[in-house]
Amino acid sequence: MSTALVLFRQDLRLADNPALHQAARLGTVIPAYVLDDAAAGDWRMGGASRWWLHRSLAALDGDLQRQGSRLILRRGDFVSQALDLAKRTGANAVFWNRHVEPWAQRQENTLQQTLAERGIATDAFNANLLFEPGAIRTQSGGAFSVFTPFWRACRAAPAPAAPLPKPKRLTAPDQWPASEDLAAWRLLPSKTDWAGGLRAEWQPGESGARRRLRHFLDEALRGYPTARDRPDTDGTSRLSPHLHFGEIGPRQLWHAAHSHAHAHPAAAQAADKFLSELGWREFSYNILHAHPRLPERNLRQEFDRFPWRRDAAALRAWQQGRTGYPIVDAGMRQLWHTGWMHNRVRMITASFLIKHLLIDWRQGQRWFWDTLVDADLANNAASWQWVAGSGADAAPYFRIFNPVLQGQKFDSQGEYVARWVPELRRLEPRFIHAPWTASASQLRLAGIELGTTYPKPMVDHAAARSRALAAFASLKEPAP
DNA sequence: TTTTGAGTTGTTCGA
DNA sequence: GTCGAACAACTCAAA
Repeated sequence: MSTALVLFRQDLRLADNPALHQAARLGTVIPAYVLDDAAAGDWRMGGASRWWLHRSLAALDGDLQRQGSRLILRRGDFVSQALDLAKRTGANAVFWNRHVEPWAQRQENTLQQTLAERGIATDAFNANLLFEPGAIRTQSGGAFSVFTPFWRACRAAPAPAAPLPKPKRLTAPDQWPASEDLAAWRLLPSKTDWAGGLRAEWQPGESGARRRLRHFLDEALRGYPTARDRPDTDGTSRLSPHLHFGEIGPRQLWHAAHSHAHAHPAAAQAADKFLSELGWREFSYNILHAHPRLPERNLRQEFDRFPWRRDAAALRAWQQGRTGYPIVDAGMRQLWHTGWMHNRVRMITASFLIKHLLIDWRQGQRWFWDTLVDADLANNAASWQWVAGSGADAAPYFRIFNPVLQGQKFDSQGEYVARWVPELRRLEPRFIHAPWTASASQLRLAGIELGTTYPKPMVDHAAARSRALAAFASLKEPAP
């Protein structure tokens, strides 16, 4: 019989958890989570993520207790906390599922070496990705930087293993090591309670993730290819925060989608589309693995010369949803209120910050990092660079979203705007995405006074568009 | 080595 | 109102 310490990382679940599965198979299990803010440096979890983490750890502890176990909590240096726990419990093995962000990989390498020197067995597994970063390569052995061939190669590779079951029982030690108190970590908002909208929207934890998946498969998968683009409908999976924290794993989604498609052949194409979105997640991790500085540095170096504007007031207006463009403001307010923003609207708001306001994508990335419950280093960095045009397989410079057209196309009745920008609720749908085009009497009738109850557009679209095109054109001029 | 086909998510303009 | 072309080449990945 062995005693194994299981270090939970971004895998806060019991099912399809290879590290936990291995430990349970071998003997006594000590489940633990170490919060190491210092190691994450600039990328320590933001406010919304910390709220989620609290809830998810509480849920995991509850799930473990139902198996006769529990979760030990520690804060501080990951390696020394793990060593201390191993020593106190007499563990002869330490298992974990890899956390593949660059800073976490350095941490795990150190831990692995340190434990090996002390004669403690270690094993690290993949639970977070369908294909581990670097596993899928071009024929010449390089990293893919275009999505389509990358995903084609993924699908040609051997399919990800079937998900592991939840361990039937977890053997507890005779004595538990001391655990810290989750409440004392102060992950929840302290001064003002801004999490009301998050509580209403989300159920963090493995059972919440399963419920969300079941709901998605039953209700939304069939219409996914087109409905996913509409912020006015519930057409996306909303699994991103659950995936980020590992409350559900990509292998589970892969197999769930495949077996759903098998049972409902009409949904096969939709299942493929859904899986390709998982493919984008894989792609982002693959890029981050090949370019660890992705969150800080333009992938395309000519963007180092981009004439970004420093404009704190404009950044603030964007963050607070006061740009005067309803679809942009609706998205930013949905983000602030619920910790999540619809994917289509993420593109529109990001494009607006970068191209209409010419504000550095890193400023937007930072705001999303702090406010998203699904804030994910790889996805966030790769997606912001994609919108900016500085990234892999990036949007062409001339793709500048027109926030009015985007609103009219994907929120045609203005329901999304009406929900998140209630001061425009009484405006007719044909004006709701461009209130300044409504007549004075229509505005009065809707109770709107532009510039007072709702802002006038902070920039003119046509002018901002030509300014952005000029800024992008300047990248092609020879360096000074 | 060279060649070839292709590349998530758009907008505007003019016929 | 609808449709096709222009917008800029450039780089990737494979043959």
